[in-house]
Amino acid sequence: MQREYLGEIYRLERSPEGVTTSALAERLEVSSSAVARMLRRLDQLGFLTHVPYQGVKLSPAGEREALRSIRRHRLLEVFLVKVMGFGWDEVHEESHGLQLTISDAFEDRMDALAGHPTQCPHGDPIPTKDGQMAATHDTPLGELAVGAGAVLRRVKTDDGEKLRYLAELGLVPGVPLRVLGRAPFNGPLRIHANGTEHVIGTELARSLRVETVP
Amino acid sequence: MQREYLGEIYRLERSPEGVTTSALAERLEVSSSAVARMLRRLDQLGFLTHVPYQGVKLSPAGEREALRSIRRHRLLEVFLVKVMGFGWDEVHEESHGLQLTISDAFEDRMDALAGHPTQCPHGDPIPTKDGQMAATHDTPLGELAVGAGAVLRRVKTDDGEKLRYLAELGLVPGVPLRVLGRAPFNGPLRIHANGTEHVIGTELARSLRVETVP
DNA sequence: GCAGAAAGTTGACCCGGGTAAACCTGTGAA
DNA sequence: TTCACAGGTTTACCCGGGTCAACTTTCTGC
Repeated sequence: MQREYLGEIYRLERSPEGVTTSALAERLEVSSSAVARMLRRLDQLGFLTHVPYQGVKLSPAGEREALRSIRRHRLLEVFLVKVMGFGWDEVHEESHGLQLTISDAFEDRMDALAGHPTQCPHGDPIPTKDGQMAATHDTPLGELAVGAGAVLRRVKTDDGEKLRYLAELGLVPGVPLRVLGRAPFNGPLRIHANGTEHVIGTELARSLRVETVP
Repeated sequence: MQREYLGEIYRLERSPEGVTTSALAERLEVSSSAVARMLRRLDQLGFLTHVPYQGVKLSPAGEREALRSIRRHRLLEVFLVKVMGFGWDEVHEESHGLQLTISDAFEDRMDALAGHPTQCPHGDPIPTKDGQMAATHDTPLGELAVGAGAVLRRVKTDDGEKLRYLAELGLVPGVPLRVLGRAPFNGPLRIHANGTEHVIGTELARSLRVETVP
């Protein structure tokens, strides 16, 4: 339970959103009062420092637990997709509960059955067992110059609708694409991928991160 | 949570042990005070009738929920053995936690991936989705006449030691065997199975149930 | 038939949910 | 510069389900 909070705090610390009570509450699908109280406990336990109304900072112990939680969560997602046959739009929710009850042995079996994956279905890196997480070198799709080629690396959303739509278009991590054009005033992007042209609205574009190819 | 209690009550109702607070506490790995309180709640909710210090009787609603719990539990055990590669001695514990958090969709996937099994790894029948459980027609190994042939049907123990030992001997559900002899005064049995002779002590024999072959 | 043991129940407390209400704090207007 | 207020944050109190300790009831062996 606590570990799941720590994992989410870790992710928010590295996101533009920042670690706020309400962001945590939303991600964990829990009331913000539950979050506030848990923050106090995690502080007392030495996993983080929490200054009420100000902010949160993970301690080294907190980061260690966070990475364990993230590994578990992402392994579960890969396992659910590759072994159990779930869609990548369903796994976030499904992992949420399972994360709480699987044993370390179960985690290891999942890892093996999924072929020791290094990335989750959405392209995020999976921390190693000893807590090392590969750095990511991708940029938002929106920053790509017109004409530039790139490879889709990560899809940063938990929204099932968006994920189903992207899967339909074949826009999944690893797919090469090229920017054909961009409408003015932050308008939609036209991109080429999988042999077709697609129009991507700004909202959708924000959740796509790419790595440029030389 | 409640459903898990109901499942265990159902099983105890059909076992010589009977439904006692302490038996439930042991099976569910929970204190007996937790059981006592839960029995009161389940009574209030109409899943059973509980007369303090006397006993427990499941209501029809209680049985329905119990069968759902048992199906889930046994499907999990098969899934863990056949798909995840766990030993049959490990799955009871592993299922215990997982049972609480898997979704109905997960249950259906397990069912499919395990090939729609009708029995758990220990030979117990798996209730169907609409709550029908096949009857069992097996008898204790100890009641078999010397010289009689039979097929091992169920292994009724959760003890990992015993299960590992039995697996070593190849004594798993479905294996044919023959009683070669029995030492007097409830002494150990000599049986023939898998091309070898084995000596089975009374304690072990008590957890083996067989179906005689004509 | 009764004393002591064993089994069952209740009570006080902890953890982690929820809602409602009180509490900061940063901002825009006077 | 100050003040009011809106929104995010925290507290207060309830619930379910866990523990341990104390108490009651039932069983058992003499």
